[in-house]
Amino acid sequence: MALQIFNVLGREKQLFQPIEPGFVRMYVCGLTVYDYAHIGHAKNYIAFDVVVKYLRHSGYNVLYVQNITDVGHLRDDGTDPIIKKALRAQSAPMQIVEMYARSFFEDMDALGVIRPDISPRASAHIPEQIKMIQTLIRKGHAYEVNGSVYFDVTTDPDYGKLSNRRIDAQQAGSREEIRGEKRNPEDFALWKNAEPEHILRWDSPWGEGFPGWHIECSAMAKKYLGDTFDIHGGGIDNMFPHNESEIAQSECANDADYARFWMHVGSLTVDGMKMGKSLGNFVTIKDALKRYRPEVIRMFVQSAHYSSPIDYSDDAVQGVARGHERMMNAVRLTRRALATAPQTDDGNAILAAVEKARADFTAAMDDDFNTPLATAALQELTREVNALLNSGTTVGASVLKAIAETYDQLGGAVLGIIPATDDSAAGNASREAGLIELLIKLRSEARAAKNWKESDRLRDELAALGVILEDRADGTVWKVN
RNA sequence: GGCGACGUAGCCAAGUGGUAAGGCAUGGGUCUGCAAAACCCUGACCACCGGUUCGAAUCCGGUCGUCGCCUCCA
Repeated sequence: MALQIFNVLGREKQLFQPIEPGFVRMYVCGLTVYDYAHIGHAKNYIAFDVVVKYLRHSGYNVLYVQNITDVGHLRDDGTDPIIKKALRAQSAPMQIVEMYARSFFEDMDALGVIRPDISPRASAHIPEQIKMIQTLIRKGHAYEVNGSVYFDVTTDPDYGKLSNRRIDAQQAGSREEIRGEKRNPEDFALWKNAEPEHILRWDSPWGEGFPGWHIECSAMAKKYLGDTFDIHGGGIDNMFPHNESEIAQSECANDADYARFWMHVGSLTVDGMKMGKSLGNFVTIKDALKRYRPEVIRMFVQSAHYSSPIDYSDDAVQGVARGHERMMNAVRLTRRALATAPQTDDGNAILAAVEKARADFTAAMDDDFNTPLATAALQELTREVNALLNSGTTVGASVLKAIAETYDQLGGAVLGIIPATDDSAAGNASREAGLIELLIKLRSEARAAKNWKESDRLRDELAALGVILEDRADGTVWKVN
């Protein structure tokens, strides 16, 4: 079975085939860097991280571009949040941009989100944007008024094809207060004349100003991916007006299709409500990472399909954490057993389950990146693996290797929910591990002498330090929590 | 008002025509010095009404409810 992707453009699942065989060009709208990234951003970028990783796992070469918006993304009151923050902090706008851009990458690194191949900044691509705007003016799709340039939506009969929002002819040119200096209320800015207090400004053929938010993505996507590319992603809240306007600008300027597949990620709410500073339910990625390990956060946001909304709550994440722990126990058992396993294929009956898990996983991911179903395949495998490795029977190295590789490749490299190494993995020669092993040995001696008081004390005190012991038939194992 | 999404067991959630995956929680069991872990068993006829069909959670119409966007937002 081949990869199917739900294309928002057309609202149907379509067979995915890149323009150039084997090579995927992909653009995802990046963050506007004026504050710390929150778990809603985490959901979005983890989703595309998995898309990129699965495409690569499937053999595609992927060129992944994700921009950084550092200018032009105005709020509804017309202010630029970056400038606002800079004035408050008495620093330069680009200091603010740098600080939060770095923070964003730190967060993504911590979450195991692979960095894009190119992270272009809007402010570094002003010439490209100006050029594109000039093309739009020349072709009659844009007009200049008082140093600002607007896109005339009535010149693009396709405007609205992504969001299904068609321009209402009745509305066009109606009320002066909505329209302002624009020809139509729906027209959007390509370039804005800078008021004196607007400190982020550049020279342009229309005077000093700054670019509109939408043109940035169009210009950067064109520069790095060409006029037409394979996948464009973003949060569903960007569908209108941002993505719709990108399409209009690019297709009118380039006389070519823009992105062939559009993917939108569902929003994340916190305790049933939209995240907001004023609501006091704003959860940054840094906050979440203090509470949960990154793999758990990843598994949580992948517990629903990427296009669905999801609600973040401690109860929900905790439930996922328990399931994750069960899977990790199986992974640890496998890795530990592998270190001392005989070179046989004992226990190879489980290979059928391994193969089934791999097939189910692939089928699920091929069906529009169905991560909940793909995860279920690994969980079913986990049940089999736990049953086998707790049964006391000998399992050969080749069998254990097949299991370990399945976890590493599918759960690790693709979903990012299984770390490549674990503190308690066999072969860890660190001093801390050695000390823990020593204490376990002392406790084992106490247990052999049926000195339960002493053995329980050692276990309890280790637990207080975050080291959890489990007594198994073949010895005591440990893990950190 | 316009555009769109959703409503599946206590909770999360997959499933778009053929008698409901998976996870968490609950209860019972096995194992264990105890604990922990693990495994086994344990649960829903899919918001409601009507229609299409041999057959629908799945298609169509309607009702109720929740949410997103339309204005900055991933």
